[in-house]
Amino acid sequence: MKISTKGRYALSIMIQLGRVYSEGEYLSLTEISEREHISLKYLEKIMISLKKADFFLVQKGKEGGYLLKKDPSEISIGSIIRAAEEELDVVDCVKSGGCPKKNQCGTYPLWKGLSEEINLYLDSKFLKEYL
Amino acid sequence: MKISTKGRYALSIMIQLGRVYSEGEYLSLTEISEREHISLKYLEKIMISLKKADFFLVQKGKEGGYLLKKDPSEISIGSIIRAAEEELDVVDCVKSGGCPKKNQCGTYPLWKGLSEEINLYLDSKFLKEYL
DNA sequence: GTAATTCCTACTAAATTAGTAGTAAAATAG
DNA sequence: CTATTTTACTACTAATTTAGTAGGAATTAC
Repeated sequence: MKISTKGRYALSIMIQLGRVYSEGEYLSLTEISEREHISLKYLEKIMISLKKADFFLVQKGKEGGYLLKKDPSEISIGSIIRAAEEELDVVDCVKSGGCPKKNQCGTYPLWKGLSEEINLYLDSKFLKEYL
Repeated sequence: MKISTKGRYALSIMIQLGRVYSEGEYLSLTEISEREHISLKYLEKIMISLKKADFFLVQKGKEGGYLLKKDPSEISIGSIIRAAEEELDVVDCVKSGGCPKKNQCGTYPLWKGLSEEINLYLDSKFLKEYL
């Protein structure tokens, strides 16, 4: 039951972007890589997942980088971790489609409940609190 | 953020033992293996972890097996999953000893809080509810 | 046009999780 | 007392997931 380093690094990226958000300047992965001591190549890979959540304005080329679209007070930690980890459910049967036997399954409510608990907790925390 | 199959199978074992608890008879892994369609060898391995939590009375040899020491209403799901998964913390820095920088770490409270949330939830559910 | 950057595809390595195999030791029924 | 059933112990192997790297194409500011 571990959060992956991908998830933790994703949060680091978002924290760095959150810190410069008010300045309205684009921050490059090279810069984040140096500040957080994470390889540029790995950050690029993590960024692929994060971009799907539509968190950023992107500026290619020199002086380019990423800029948050929303204020850090409006970005939940849950939305970040879900984007990075792809999902935040403790068992696969919980997700849409899921297990066909879920209604007969005695432990399904347990895992469903736990997944909801985790998502609720992480959705109650916002990026701004961790800058 | 998945519960491992080891954790889920551990719960299956406990559910089977919980169902026969009141009869006071020992239930063998061979029997559980057939009822749950899990290989005997794998169950043996999972049992090594569960035994550390001191859940069972053990009877070797013919007609032997395992018998719960406590009533299923007194065995929390948290204690089962912690025994099987070894720990239930979302990051390593949370556990005793843990990361030396935890007091300077901005996200430590987040992961600590989430781990507590998960443990609290699973400790509020008891085996009896899933028999 | 050059340097800095994102974007894209494809790999490789490491670690964890899942599962198997064989045998020894204990206990009981008969 | 012996055959059988069961746990206990030790050591593997296989599969899957996670972590991390490599190289180059496209884009843009200066």
